[in-house]
Amino acid sequence: MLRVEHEIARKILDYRELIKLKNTYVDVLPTLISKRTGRIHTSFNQAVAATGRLSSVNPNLQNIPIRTPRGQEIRKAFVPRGPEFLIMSADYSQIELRIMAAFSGDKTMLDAFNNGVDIHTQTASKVFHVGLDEVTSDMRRKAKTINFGIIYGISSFGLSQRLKIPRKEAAQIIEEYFAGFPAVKDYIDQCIEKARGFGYAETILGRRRYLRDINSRNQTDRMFAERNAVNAPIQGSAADMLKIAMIRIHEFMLQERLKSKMILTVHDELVFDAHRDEIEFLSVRVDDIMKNAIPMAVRMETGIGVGENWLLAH
DNA sequence: AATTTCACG
DNA sequence: ACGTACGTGAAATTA
Repeated sequence: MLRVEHEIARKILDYRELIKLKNTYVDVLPTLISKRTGRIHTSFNQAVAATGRLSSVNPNLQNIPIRTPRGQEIRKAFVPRGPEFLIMSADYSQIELRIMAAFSGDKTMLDAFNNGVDIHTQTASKVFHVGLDEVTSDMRRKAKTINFGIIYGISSFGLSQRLKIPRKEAAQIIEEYFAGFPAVKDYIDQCIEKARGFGYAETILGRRRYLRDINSRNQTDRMFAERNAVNAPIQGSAADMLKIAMIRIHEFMLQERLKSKMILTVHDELVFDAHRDEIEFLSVRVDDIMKNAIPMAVRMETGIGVGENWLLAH
């Protein structure tokens, strides 16, 4: 029996969560506080991730817990430098799906974003053939999984596993998705075709990811490369956008001689140690720079939060 | 040294 | 018949 509801299974999972958080974060991070600065300093790799993302090592500050209550207690430990400062977090909302909308030019998806319609609700409406106001929370949750699948390179098997439904049902849902967003289907096919021809996929700024298995006779290798051909331009263009924004924000902060500092980047998020008196100005400028870093055929949205610690800044 | 597990986007 | 969601890093376990 694979029932997570059984007491022992729940206890094991609970124990694993606890041990993970203790061993990886609670026992380690305090030992990494610099004597000189009183802070934890990470290093960013700029040439490790195949898509052009940064990665963070020694320690990795891009995987600080947030999803569980106990994990959130750890995130709360990240605080500003002093009483005159607050943590400010600015993140892109649905950046990868927005890029998918812009690249594919899918009218329904673009309209949803440009009119402020919740994208997962929009997807649920199309896939389950109900009105936008008839989408239930369960339908929206499933649509969210589907949308992630689209970005990652979907298969009926993969979707069936994650939704815990029969494979045939998953295949049906994928069909409905492509019927509802036909330009997305065309875009995905185009990504793969281009990669077959060139031997690489590229981002909006021209960063290439070479895909040596794109024409492989080994089906598993080839299909993996095909998913990369779809995902790399999206994930990589999001990385391009955030990096452009970071450069411009850094320049602006120098020009303005701000006391605030940009202290961390987490794929679609920037974190600031922000002086209380600068927050109004800083947030407006950061928001503007992020939204306009790379103009696309879709409106970019950001979420900005401020708080006494990193958790509260969300 | 390679694999597994699990933390994040 | 096969094997299956994208990108990472760290700690523990296996070999």
